[in-house]
Amino acid sequence: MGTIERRERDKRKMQELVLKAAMKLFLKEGFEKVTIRRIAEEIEYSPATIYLYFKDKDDILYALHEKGFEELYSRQQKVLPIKDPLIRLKKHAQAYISFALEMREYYDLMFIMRAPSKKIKESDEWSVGKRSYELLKENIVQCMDAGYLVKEDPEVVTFSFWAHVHGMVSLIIRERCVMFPEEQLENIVEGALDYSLRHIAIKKK
Amino acid sequence: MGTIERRERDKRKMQELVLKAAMKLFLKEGFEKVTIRRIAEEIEYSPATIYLYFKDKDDILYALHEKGFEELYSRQQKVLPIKDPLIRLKKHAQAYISFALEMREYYDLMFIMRAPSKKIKESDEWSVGKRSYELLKENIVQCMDAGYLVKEDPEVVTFSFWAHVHGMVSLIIRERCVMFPEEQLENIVEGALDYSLRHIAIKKK
Amino acid sequence: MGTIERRERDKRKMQELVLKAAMKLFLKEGFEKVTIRRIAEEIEYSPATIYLYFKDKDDILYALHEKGFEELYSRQQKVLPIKDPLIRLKKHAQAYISFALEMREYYDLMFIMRAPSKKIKESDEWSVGKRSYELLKENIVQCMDAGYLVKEDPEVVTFSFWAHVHGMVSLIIRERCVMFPEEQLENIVEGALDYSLRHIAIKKK
Amino acid sequence: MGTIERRERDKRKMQELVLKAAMKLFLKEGFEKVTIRRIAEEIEYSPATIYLYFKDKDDILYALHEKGFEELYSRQQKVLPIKDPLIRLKKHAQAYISFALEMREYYDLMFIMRAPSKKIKESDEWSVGKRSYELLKENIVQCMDAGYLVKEDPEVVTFSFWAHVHGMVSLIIRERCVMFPEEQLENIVEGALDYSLRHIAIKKK
DNA sequence: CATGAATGAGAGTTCATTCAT
DNA sequence: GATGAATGAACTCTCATTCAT
Repeated sequence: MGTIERRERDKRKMQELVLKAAMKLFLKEGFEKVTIRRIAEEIEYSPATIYLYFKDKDDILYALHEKGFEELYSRQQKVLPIKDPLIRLKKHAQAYISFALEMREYYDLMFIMRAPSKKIKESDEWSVGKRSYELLKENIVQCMDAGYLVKEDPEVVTFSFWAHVHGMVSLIIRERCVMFPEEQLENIVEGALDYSLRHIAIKKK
Repeated sequence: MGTIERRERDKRKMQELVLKAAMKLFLKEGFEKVTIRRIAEEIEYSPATIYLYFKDKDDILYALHEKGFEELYSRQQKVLPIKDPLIRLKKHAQAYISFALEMREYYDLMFIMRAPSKKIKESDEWSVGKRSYELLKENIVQCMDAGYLVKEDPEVVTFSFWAHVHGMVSLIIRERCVMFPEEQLENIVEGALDYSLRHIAIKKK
Repeated sequence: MGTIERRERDKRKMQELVLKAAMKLFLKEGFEKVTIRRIAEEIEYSPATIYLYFKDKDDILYALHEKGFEELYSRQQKVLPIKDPLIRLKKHAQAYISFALEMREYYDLMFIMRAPSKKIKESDEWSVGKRSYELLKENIVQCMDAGYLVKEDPEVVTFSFWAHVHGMVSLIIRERCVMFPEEQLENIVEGALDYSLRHIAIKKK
Repeated sequence: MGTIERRERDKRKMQELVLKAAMKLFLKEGFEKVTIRRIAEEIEYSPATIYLYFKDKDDILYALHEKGFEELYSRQQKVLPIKDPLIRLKKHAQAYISFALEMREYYDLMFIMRAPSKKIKESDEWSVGKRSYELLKENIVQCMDAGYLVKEDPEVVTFSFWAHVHGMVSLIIRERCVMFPEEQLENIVEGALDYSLRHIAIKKK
């Protein structure tokens, strides 16, 4: 019988609904305004109902967090087929930036927000985050191996590179770039990324 | 009569007192622990008294925010005397980083926190922030003029540079660097800054 | 047709199942942990199902209460064959004490708990409790008749005797004997019972 | 100035008010119904107000508990002047019984209720309870010394005696004496106490 | 017969804020 | 000018119970 499957699907749908509502509130009003009650209101259910689908508030945050890393990782994967490691590195960065700017609430939760969930903190959050970090590091090492980048401590270079893109997107997400007109922002980011890569990369003759 | 002036002075003193207490709590216990009651306790007045000097909690956060930028600006000033613009740029970055890591909660409020205060958002916050930004831009332009940096759109380069350091400190402040051991963090940041400057700067013969 | 009877039997079986589960929780985790949900989990049915066999939680408590008196009564029965009424009285008391200390939560529900159930209060609860009380009274009267106890108002003596044992076990159950080390408690109770009987009983020459 | 004193008095009055309301609810509806909200309603204040006078719910329970022991102890004191230890013992018991039956809610909280307060449990509750227990033990030892009671382990005798009176009053308080008409209860208790003392005491010629 | 889904009511607690004094 | 006293609104979470399926 398909009843069990249907139920499973319904359950997932409801969880999805809750997560979407939570994200909406996140985006619209900031973390502190994401309360069980408000989520409930948003989806027009009672607060108690939410506890049928999530153990507690932490569980919701954790689920969102995981979804975010899943999405990021899947976007990173799409870049892997590119052969040339330098081009790949650039696409890699662009994929990261698009993810951050398209799914701001997720990026916020994953990399900016003060960890609001015990579960996130306890679960070595990096079983899931490190995967993404390692992918970047590999890319950078390959660039070094291919002679595109000077060989230096890969940990330092990876961190530096990551910090650079993170810095850009997080300033935008948290609205600290009011000195630039909104519509130019993407260009500036693109320009900054270019600039950075151009100088880091070894000029081959 | 000097009574009005005295009153003015007294008022300022009290405001200062409140802000100092708020700052202390901010730095010591983090944003969430800054409550009106706690501030009141700290200065040994009643909560109600605080409302004689500040309209509401938002008002206090706004003032703190301004003080933060004051502090940052003053630290930037100390670097200005350095003649060589490239060395100055490095010191400039280091000053920024020290500020961020020494006064994390402040930095957080200024550059990371989702504006907890309507007033910050409304007031074009950058009358105060832009000053600091301009100082950095000037430094960079001077580096270009002196032939240390390739001449490119200074806006882009400044943003890029700023984003790089901001990225590093904000990842640290918001604890996203669990993959590095705590005690190595400062070295890695220093290394990354070095790395970045080394490659951006033109190698003079 | 026997269908009706079969249904009747099935119903009883299910009720029994619920009560057993409730009792288990009662004994293992105490009154507060007995929730409809937990009972349902225990018997691997849904909470809603329980309402097919019991009107409400009160109904369950009432039934448990009755079962408790059943158990006590059956333990009392086992003492009846003893011929000598004084020895029987002592065994009677010991049976009561064992019941109370072995099935503390039951005893609690029956004799200590502020009736958590309207039904217990409403139903003249003593149709079931009185049976046990009468058994004790009879035993005491027989002691008087046999010259073991001074003839006095049997109601008073019975109450006094009952109160004495009840006092001891209820102080223990509700943890008011912290001044005695746990492991000595049983000895002290035994001693107190002895002491009491020794003095109440007439010394025959 | 008397302002400080007045404030002190007002504060005490309010605490008293809260405690009285809590007791009223206790008596009327049982422990589970004593909630901060209900207390607030009872005294026509907001729930938050209560937290101005008591740290938390535990604090209220603890205060009540202490008051109860204070009262009991003070009643015990009044009996001390009686010279003859046996007469004193009887009066002692009567004082205990009166306290229990006149201030049932207090007695309940002190000796029957399942300790609902961490503070009570943690604070070795017996710094305050033991005082009363010791007074009884002394009385009993004096009876032994005076030849009124057989010399036996005073701990056992004291416990036995205490349990006896506790048993009687707790059966009454928790309404397990429905077999006796209300108005006879006091007589029966008196009778049982008499009976018990008469047999325990050594008949002097 | 059985239940998944849902909920209203209520628990303790905290906070920014107000206002009469 | 300062404050003690008070509160409304919110928070997370749990429970007994109902009802359409």
